[in-house]
Amino acid sequence: MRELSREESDRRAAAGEPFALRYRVPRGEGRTLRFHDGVYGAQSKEADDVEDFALLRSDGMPTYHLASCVDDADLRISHIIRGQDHLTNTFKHLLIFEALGAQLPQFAHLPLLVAPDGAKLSKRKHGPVVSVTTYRDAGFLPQAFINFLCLLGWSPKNDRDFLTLDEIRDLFTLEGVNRANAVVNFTEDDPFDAKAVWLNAEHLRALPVDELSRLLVPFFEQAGLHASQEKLLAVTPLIRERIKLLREAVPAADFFFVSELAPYDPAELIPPKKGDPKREDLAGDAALARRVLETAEQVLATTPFDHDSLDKALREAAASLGLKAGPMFQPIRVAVCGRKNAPPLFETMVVLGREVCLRRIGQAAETLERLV
RNA sequence: GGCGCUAUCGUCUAGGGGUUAGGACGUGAGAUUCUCAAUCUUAAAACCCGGGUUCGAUUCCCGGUAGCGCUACCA
Repeated sequence: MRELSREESDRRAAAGEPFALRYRVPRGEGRTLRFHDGVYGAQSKEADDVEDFALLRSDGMPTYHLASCVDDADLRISHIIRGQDHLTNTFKHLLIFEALGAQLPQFAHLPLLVAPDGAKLSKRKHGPVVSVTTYRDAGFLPQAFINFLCLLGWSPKNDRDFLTLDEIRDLFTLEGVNRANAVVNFTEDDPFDAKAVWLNAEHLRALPVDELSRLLVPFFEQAGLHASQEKLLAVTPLIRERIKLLREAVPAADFFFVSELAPYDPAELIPPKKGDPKREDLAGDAALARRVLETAEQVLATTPFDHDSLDKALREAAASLGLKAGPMFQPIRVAVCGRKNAPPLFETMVVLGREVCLRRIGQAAETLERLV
């Protein structure tokens, strides 16, 4: 109903008929709309191919197109940088800026981030993936996540991936931005792109220890563990290489901060025999583990509690038992940490302190006694 | 349907008329090691298809195909 007469239009409006206000796009004039996009280069579209778009809804509210252009014109925005899904909308915006008599800003459109199935990322379908709080709560560093995002659709072209904010600022150009959509890799069970996680680990390790330990505080608090700043400072270097996300520090280091170790499988105290690790006689090995722990108790009671002394004393003890380091250290590690995988033993024991180590080893030895 | 944008390893990308098509993540193997990590070495892995242009195209051009976007009184 493009050609309603003025009278007819006024009459209907006066009669209370609802109407939307549209932009009357010039037709049949052979006009070509053009602009230069900072990323996509020269863009053009025939005005005849642009539909008469709404400016005001029937309730009088402006549409996005009108509101954003008026706002941008009002604020004298110099650059409009947004998602590529607005690339074709830009022709409408050109018309609005023109009608406003406003100076045209620079436009640049960025490729879209899409899901592994190619669909554009949306709040509705990919809630947690598009929410920054998801990344913050998991313990992504802002600079790491920005680093990751910048690499989606842009490259420093120097074979480097780990970039600081300053480096990105120096190297980034709109012209260097890719024009194809980029896939963010995530799955049902893993919402994080592996490269984002890797970059986060890199940035984590680039942080000074005291800064990293400060960042860790809230994660321990949230887990209900009381981690003093001082102790956390000592623990941080031990877990720094072992975590990729800040929140992983809690499961990696909780045993430093609990008074009683969570129950663990006593079988882990027993070092595996070479050959068949499962089916050897447990009792014999349990006895061996007990001997290791008892020896360790004696050694630890008298050895100065620093890394080198512990290292030397425990290795000597191993030799005297005719054991290699592996089978010697496993029972101690499990007794002290409550798990098989943990930071290096001597550093760990130093942080825990003699008293705690002896108590935990004693408990483990008792457990084994009952087992045998 | 119309209009627009895009197309290199699984993913992010570099490159560009003649290359062993490079890097990174991830994956496999090995080294190191008190476990786990970290680290190092190493392997597998890509130019969408068809026509041109050219001595020669993955690269340039055209077409196709596919994907995405816009086509709302959503933003």
